[in-house]
Amino acid sequence: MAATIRDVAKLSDVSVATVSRVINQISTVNPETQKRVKKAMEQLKYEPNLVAQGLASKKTQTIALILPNISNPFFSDIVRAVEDVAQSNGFTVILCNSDGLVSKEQSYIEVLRKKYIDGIVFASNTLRIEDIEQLKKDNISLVVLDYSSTMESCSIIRAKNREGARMAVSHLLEIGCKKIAHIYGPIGDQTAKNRLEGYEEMVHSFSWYSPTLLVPGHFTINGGFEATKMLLEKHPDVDGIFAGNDLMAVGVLKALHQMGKKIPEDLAVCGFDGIYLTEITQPELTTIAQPIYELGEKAAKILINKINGLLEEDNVYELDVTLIKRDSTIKAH
Amino acid sequence: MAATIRDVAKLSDVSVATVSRVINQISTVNPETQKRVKKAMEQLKYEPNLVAQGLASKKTQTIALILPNISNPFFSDIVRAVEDVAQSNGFTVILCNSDGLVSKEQSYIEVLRKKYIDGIVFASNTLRIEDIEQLKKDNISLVVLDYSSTMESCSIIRAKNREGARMAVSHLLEIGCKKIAHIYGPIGDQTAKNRLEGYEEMVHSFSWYSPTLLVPGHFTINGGFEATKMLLEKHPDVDGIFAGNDLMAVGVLKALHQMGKKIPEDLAVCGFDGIYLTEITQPELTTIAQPIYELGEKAAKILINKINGLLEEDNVYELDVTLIKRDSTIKAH
DNA sequence: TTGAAAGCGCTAACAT
DNA sequence: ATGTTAGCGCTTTCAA
Repeated sequence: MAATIRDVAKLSDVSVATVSRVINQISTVNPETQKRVKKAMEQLKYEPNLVAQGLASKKTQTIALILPNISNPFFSDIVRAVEDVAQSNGFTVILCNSDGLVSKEQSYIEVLRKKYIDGIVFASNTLRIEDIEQLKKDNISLVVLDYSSTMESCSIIRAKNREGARMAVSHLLEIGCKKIAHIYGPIGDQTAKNRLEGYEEMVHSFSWYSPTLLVPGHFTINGGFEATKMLLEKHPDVDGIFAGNDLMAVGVLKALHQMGKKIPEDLAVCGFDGIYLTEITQPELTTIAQPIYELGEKAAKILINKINGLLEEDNVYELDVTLIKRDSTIKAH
Repeated sequence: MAATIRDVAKLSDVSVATVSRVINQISTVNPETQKRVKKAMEQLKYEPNLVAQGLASKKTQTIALILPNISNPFFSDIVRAVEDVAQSNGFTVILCNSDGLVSKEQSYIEVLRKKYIDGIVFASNTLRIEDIEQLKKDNISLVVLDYSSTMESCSIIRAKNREGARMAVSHLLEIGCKKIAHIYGPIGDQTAKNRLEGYEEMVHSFSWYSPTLLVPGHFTINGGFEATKMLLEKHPDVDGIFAGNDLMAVGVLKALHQMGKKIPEDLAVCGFDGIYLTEITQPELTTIAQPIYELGEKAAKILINKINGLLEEDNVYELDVTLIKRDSTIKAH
């Protein structure tokens, strides 16, 4: 069987306590002794048992990432970032798909707690105050991603959604759109709400504005597709659509194709997120790009700092978004 | 602090062994006693500590999924499937991006072993025999996904790649293509190789066939893009392209658009995988669809069965693929 | 600087 | 059917 700390202790003729000290790089060990112990560890091919370490120390070098659905390309980039940061800091990440269901989240949090997980990156918008309190009590660190409530007592990372929405609309206006509609995400989703608000702020004073220019699209391709059909029936003269996310913008494109509309001549389209899908549509999609990888990266880094006790106050970080102009709003040539 | 097994034992006036028995549903417990224990557990809000269980039993109810890159939509569907199955069987999944690097895989496997992980779904094609042996020795179950070597002593799940390739070519021939090229994936990748072989089997006897109709595309969008440019320079009369995966097929489409080719009139395109991207391109992509979710599902189920000791011989499972005809090969109307 | 020893919370012989 | 007890492999006071 694999060597244990005791074997190492015996071979190097010190106590297990000392071996433990060199494992954990506690500085009070005599260099000579340390050398001996290290040699013994090599000889025995000793590797510390992380489960035992976890039980004794209540730290497992494991974090969890809870998100609605990994199949959404936005989230798979987030996962990649979180995993990269975790990996390079010696952490391992457990993935949890919540489907946006509180019940699923609940049961995940429960088992994560039982597993002595060190922290959670929460990228779903159904987090409840009770959960936060409970996690705090269990000494599980928490960082929330892409969430907009003014929640105290935990760090939040998100992009500038409202500002991004304004940028989108202002771009559409610049290129000459005379009547701009918005397809918005799920009500109850703060991110969707903020983007909608940004849109409204930009357009409410125009004479052409009407609340019926707002259509729900559920943040899905199909939602965007249906919304577009509905919208153009009511407002055949719309010449610009700002979709609350890229997935819906793809749906918009599909619907417009089917209706024989020319993009951007008849109608210009702008999405939000900056997922790579926007580069494979025809025409390519103009979008407000979030720094997706950086969002995940920052979340993971802050979480790990918290776990490691490097003081990090609870803060709200809002990352900048950028307008990426593509053929769905202006012909390059 | 949270209640321990000892607290429960005390409150219900039994030994910890008995409490352990009811936790683990060992049948030899008197119903009366059981009731008492359960009541005590509720009263104390007792929850078994999974880390302690893990240390004592060497089972952690955790599996790992090693894949090249979660950002690839094929893999995010796989992840979703594996996670679903794991979740509903009380397992938790650790995600590992290997980027196809043996070194990364190596270091992952090492920490997974130290964490007493129960099993691994391996969806990367760099697995080495030594690793398999080592894992077996550590009593870590293994299931390999989408891998084609005739590796003994572990279960393999994959789709019928060669057959799928033949279906693709045969479809292109049926619709009247007179000269069909193939863009293939990374050499060294067995999956890519099998698809290439399927193509060759179908075309080698045609008079128009030439090995220069084979172009590498690295399984990436950009690779497919570049390959197409190169291909059409050499063979301007190609009228059908079978891309080894959908990502490359997307690249093909982009290149053809840029060159002003009409699809499918001038050139028909067929991909492989059946990821949802194929539905958002213009035109939508004909593809050989793998049952992606089922692949992941099956892998996870088999792995968990192995872990739970339900005998499951090491087998190779080849799932069927299906041709999905779309506008990139035939106009619907 | 090092060691002894008491846990961490659970499982699993073995005994009764 | 239930209890006793020795671990699982490590961390961490406390003492020396």
